[in-house]
Amino acid sequence: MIEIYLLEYLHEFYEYGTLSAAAQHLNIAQPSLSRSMKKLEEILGVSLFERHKNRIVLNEAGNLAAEYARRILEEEKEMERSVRAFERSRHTISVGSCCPGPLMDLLPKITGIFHGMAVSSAVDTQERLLKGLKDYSYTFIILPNPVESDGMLCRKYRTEQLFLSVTPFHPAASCREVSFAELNGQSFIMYAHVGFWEDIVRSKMPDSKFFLQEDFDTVGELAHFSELPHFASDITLNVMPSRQNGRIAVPFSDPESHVWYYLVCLEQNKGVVSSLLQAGSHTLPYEKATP
Amino acid sequence: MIEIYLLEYLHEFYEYGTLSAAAQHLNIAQPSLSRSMKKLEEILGVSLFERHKNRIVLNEAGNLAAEYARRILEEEKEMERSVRAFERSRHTISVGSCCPGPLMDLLPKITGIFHGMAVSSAVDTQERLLKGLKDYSYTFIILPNPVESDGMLCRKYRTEQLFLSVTPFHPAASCREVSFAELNGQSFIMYAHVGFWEDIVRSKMPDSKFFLQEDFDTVGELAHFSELPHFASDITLNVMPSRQNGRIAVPFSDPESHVWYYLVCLEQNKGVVSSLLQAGSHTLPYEKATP
DNA sequence: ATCACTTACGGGTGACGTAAAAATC
DNA sequence: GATTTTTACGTCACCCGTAAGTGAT
Repeated sequence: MIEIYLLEYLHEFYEYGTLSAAAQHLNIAQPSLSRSMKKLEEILGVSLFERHKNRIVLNEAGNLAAEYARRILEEEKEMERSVRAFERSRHTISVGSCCPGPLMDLLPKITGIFHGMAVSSAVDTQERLLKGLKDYSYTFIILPNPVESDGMLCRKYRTEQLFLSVTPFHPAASCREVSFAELNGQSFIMYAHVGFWEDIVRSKMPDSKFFLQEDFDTVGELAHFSELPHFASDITLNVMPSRQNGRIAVPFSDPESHVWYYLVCLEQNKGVVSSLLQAGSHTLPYEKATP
Repeated sequence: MIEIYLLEYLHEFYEYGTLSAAAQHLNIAQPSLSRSMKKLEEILGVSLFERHKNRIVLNEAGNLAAEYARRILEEEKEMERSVRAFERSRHTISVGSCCPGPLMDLLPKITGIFHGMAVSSAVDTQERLLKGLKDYSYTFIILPNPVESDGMLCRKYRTEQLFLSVTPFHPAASCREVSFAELNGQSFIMYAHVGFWEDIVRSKMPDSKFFLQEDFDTVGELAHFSELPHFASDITLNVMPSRQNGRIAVPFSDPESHVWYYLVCLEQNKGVVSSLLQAGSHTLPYEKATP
């Protein structure tokens, strides 16, 4: 049987082209690598290299073997990752979301219901959320659309309505609602990690410029010192009303600005999602303050 | 990094349920296996077993790990097989066919053209032929239908016409042709390894009984001492006319009894197939002997 | 002279087997 | 008492590093 370290060495040689370079990266001596490659050939009973006096290169069989080595190493990394993630999932509730909004009212609920469990959350793309769900990286995930798949449970959770947040001097401040189309071309301050919302506003306002802020609090501070509009939602307006700081929130009228969120989990974690859905009302729809 | 032997041990434990049984099958001492499983847990940082005083069983994480181990071991076996097959393909022309007929005139051609190369052949199902082609087990394969696939080359080769072989006393002996329908229900002697032909005759004559003969020569001998009909084709009738031995060959009229064969190879082996197609005429259509 | 690979040699880690103990059936 | 797992201990394989040698750039 071929041990993993031999495959690792082969892969490294494939990547670096010379034994000495590969040996350096592997933190082993070069003769050791030379010997290991011979051993690999001996086990397979197939020569994998063309050996010149001063040079050694993979032949066709060698390239084939290296390709398999890569796949097997990948699979083994996946095994380590997955088994550790599974173990972690027994102590941690890990939430993956398509955007930060629904996390704002879910995370406090989770810590309230599941005492003693660690809670972690991340915003990611739908594709990676689903992958992470399947390999136990996430206990459940939040998507802006339902999914149907074997072994998965999908439950409607709540809505979110996008708002524009502007100073009282902005033309939109007096509007009952605004549309993406009429704002297209304007510049906005935007939190960098808003997930799928970024795709939506970029596609609906392709001519606009967005000043992305890595830090969430920076968005509020920067807004305080500028006339630039930024985005809010019924969730953020409820959870952190102070953020408005004299600004006016105007809802968008486009259908894309109003989304339903769905909680998705594997069958085996259905208990977690059920508890959360039974945990009572979510933040209420935001009512525009009447001065 | 987790070495393969640990995965192998885990897999064996998964299969046999106890350390001692697994150790026996692995030809190692049982304490050694006990230690290795501990080591595996330590590397992963995850406990994989529920340990009772006198019993040790996989927990959930352990079953997950065992599943991954199985896949990785499978992949590694596949690597060994494939690399060795690739090496072999450099010294051997290996032909896979859906049935024996086309091999009868191809194999002599191959040995004629490719001096010094070993030649091997096998009859297999279409699915396994295609798999074997992709993993270098076969230099090329022979199918009763064309295939389209990236990286593959498919060329029309020749036809084969199925015949019924009967004694002069059989009612069909005087017919110009016969159909599956009119023979349905009769018994036949048949070579056991005729590939897809078996599927055809069984589906067209579902009420018939077929006495399968493992050995090819036995078919002829048995026919000599019995009145039972068997099968022939224009190829076999040409290549081994002695096999007829006083029998009459009557062609089938059904369209299924007449097939076109296609040679399929990977792009890289197109030279072999080209040479064979240029190698001149195949065996001629069989002409019924006129007494 | 430097670089890249191979061969030769000695050392240490670690995987193995044996033996014995503990616990269950 | 038979079976199964764990612990303890000594051994040996084998993988590693260092040093030296060869050939190419």
